[in-house]
Amino acid sequence: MTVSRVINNSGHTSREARERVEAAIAKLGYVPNALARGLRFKQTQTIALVVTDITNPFFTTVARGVEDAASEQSFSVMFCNTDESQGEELEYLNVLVQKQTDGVLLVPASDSVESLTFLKSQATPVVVVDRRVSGFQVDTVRCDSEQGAYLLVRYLIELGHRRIAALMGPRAVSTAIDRSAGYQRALAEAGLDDGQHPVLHDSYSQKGGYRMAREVLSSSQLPTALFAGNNLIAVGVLRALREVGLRVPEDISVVAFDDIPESLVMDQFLTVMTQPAYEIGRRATELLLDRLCGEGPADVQEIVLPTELVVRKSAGPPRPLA
Amino acid sequence: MTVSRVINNSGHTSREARERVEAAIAKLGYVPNALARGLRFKQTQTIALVVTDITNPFFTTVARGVEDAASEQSFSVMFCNTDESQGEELEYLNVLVQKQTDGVLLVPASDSVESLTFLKSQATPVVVVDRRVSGFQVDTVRCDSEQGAYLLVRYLIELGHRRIAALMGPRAVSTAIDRSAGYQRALAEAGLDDGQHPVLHDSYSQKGGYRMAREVLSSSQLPTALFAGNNLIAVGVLRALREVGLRVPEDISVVAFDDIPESLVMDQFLTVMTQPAYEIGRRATELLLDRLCGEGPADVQEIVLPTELVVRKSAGPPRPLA
DNA sequence: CTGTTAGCGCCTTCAT
DNA sequence: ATGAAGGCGCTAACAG
Repeated sequence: MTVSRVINNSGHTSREARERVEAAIAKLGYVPNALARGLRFKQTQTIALVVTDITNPFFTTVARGVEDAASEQSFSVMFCNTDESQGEELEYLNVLVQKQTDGVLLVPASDSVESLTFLKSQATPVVVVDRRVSGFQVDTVRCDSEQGAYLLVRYLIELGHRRIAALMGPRAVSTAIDRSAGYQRALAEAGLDDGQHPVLHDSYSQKGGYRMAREVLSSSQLPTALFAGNNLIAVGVLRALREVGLRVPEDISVVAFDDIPESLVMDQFLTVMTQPAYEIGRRATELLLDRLCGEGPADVQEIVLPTELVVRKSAGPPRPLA
Repeated sequence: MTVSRVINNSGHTSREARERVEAAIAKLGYVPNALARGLRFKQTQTIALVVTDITNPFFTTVARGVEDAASEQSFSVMFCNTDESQGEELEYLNVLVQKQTDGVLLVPASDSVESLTFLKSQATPVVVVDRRVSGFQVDTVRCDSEQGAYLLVRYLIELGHRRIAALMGPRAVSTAIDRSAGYQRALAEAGLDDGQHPVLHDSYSQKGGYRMAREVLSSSQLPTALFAGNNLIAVGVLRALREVGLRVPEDISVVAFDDIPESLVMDQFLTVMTQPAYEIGRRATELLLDRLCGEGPADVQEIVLPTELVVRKSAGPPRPLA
């Protein structure tokens, strides 16, 4: 029809016809069907963000960056929560492929290659966000967890701490692995790697942090500082410490990866290694959309954004032994 | 084709044919095209959640409830941030209609009827979430902001406060209107409505709260208590108070609508009127999906969920005059 | 400048 | 039990 030409401003149409069509469109409230269009073009102008839990403010902020960058280029975003489950992740990816999602931003639930091979087999572009996947060449946007943790723990060591516990996220998740590695490196460099330093793993949640803190506190030899694997863990840790009556930083120091958004907390108390969450979302989306247009660099990109040490009040020199 | 029958388990197929098809599917990694299916059935199994800002933990939690309820019934969810802009809202709704979204969960940016009439003209089911829209019969899931505010302010009055400032969200937003009304009712009931009580409006954000608090603090006659219109406002308020050196609750009391998720904050300090955010998302989604199946009650539903007063540490008796 | 044809991938209907 | 036809709404390519 001439209608199509009018709507897309393509080809030539007489003024008279164009006006008649526009009038009809207005009168009928006609809205073009993007499904049919997508069917023809094999392009839906939709991408997906698959995260483990949108409730974590880090991912919320990433999501906001994604949404902003996507809508700038007229893309819509679908959100999926996997709850760190590889099974859920695969199920979502399947649905997304069925729905002809143009591309996926994936925070992988585990270090498995399965999801990525599936997407590859379906020719669906992916950008991996926040985490690494070993044994697979994919575009990735993340921070350097190893280096960040290293610097954070070195900061503790410089304050004088000699016994530091690491309260990390799930053992299978790359960020937890890398942060542990950075922690170990800092210890080793200071000649403190006696194999006695407690490294615990639990979920990236307030509850996980609470449980790990309680466990560390029940051990015979208390550390003078705790390194929390992320923001939620830190909150659980602080709660446990308060329950036991330990003051921070007087009795024990605490540092963490990931900040808590300043809009949510009245006193910025925690000393942290922040990641530019919004920027991560933005950059990942821009890279993905570049890929969709066939633009962008030819080779696989591994974009590593800088972290930043933000010194606040939760860490100080170790308490002198009584 | 027979293929379709196999995939949908419909009609009769011989075992032999079925097996041959299944083998081919596995070998080719075939995934059915939901676009084409949607085109035929006029059903995409996708709904949308349009909020003002996913970064606000209240909406994040709502979103989580939505996602969980939707995926239970095999629906996917698209997310859109309007930033309280009616224009953005309409633009998103247009895109959503184009994409044949089956239904919309809408947190209206303003009290305008425009978005709802548009959706109605397109026969797209909506459930309004969190806010009211006047002059339009729509399914709604929200809390009673008026009553919640009334109880919260009454609590302050019972503590002995006689001069209470209200630091509210945008003047055009129903929750801000209702919370102001509840505040006024509590004052009136206590015979305190002398028209002198400060009621300010700004954005539902930490910055807005900060600005309003600074303004109130610069007035000649200080209130003894502040009522913050939501959680983010409360954070800004507390920050402003701290800056000025006022202690809470010793020097001044603060209460707020909306909690901050306990996973994010180490000391639950703020006395608040909480809303069951997750439940709001869940119920709204269930209602919407019922509508889509043609189930559910015939008449327009207005589901009002209970709020709960959570007394913590940020409010106490007014400070005796020096 | 405008209309026709054809096909994107699916499924309902009807025939075989 | 299976295949063929046709149409959901759209547009590229080709008539007219």
